[in-house]
Amino acid sequence: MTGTRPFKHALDRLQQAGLRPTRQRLALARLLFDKVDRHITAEQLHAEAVDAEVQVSLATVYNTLHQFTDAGLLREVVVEAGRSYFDTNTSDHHHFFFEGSGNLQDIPGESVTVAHFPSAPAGTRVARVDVIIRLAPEEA
Amino acid sequence: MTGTRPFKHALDRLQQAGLRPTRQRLALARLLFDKVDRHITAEQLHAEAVDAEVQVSLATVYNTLHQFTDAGLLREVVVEAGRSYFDTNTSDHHHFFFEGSGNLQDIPGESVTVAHFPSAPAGTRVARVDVIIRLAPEEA
DNA sequence: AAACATTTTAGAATATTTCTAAATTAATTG
DNA sequence: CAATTAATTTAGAAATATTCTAAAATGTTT
Repeated sequence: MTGTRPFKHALDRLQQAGLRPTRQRLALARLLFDKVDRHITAEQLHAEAVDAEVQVSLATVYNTLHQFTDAGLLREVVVEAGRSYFDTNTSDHHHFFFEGSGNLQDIPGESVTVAHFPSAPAGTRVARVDVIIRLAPEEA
Repeated sequence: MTGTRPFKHALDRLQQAGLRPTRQRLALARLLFDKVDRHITAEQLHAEAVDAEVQVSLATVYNTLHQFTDAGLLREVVVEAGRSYFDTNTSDHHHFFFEGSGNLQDIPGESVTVAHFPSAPAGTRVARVDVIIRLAPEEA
């Protein structure tokens, strides 16, 4: 069975974000962060929670994902119309997107160089630079 | 008033794509291509058509946008969850995305260099490289 | 013009996300 | 530790964007 140790980790994250450690948030934080980096949708996370017998509504999953994103614990990745992925890797990096399967894969920030793009228009600042390398199945 | 000349242009595009020049497709092609490059949603294009007294349903606008995209006349740009933009500029280029207003602006392909990214995983080929520079309003 | 294939259409269906107001839970206070 | 207050969770409704369906209309070919 799953030990209790990982609670510490999840709890730290919540405190770092200034979010009350409620039962739902703790459980979701554990599902999200006690594993290797991942890209997950709200529906998927909700299914995982139900699977782990964590009682949480889909609305709370959405709320929590957005709170975590605002707090910088997650990053929202948009690659397909009508579906948001939440990335537990918040470091500077980019993505491969497999158009066939809809899967995402991280590319470390150092592996891609985006050089000399125009400076941000007046009144704006660059919030982020997203590089998405879209992959299609190889032709025969 | 609008002349009849532009029909030629739109018609050429349809033929080039192997699409029957129906009334709706012609009208939409004119709205899309007889102007400077643009980024438009299905709803927006439908509104423009209604405005121009072109009788066309929203379903047809969606069908047509996808047919044009498949034919390479348009390019779909996904930057926000739950909303697709269609870009009449199909040449190699990238985008500024203004998070405040939701506006898109082209960046010529030559203005950005994406250097030495990992090669495509086995069995895949790079369909496209999207660079999205997300802009936030400047802080005070 | 008749026959056939393609396209268009309205409206229903689906999918994802957000909203709402009531119920619950966590934190604070006495 | 009970009472009070504030934050959170919830189910379900609502909103939003898109796709589907099957019938009607249109375009093409013969």
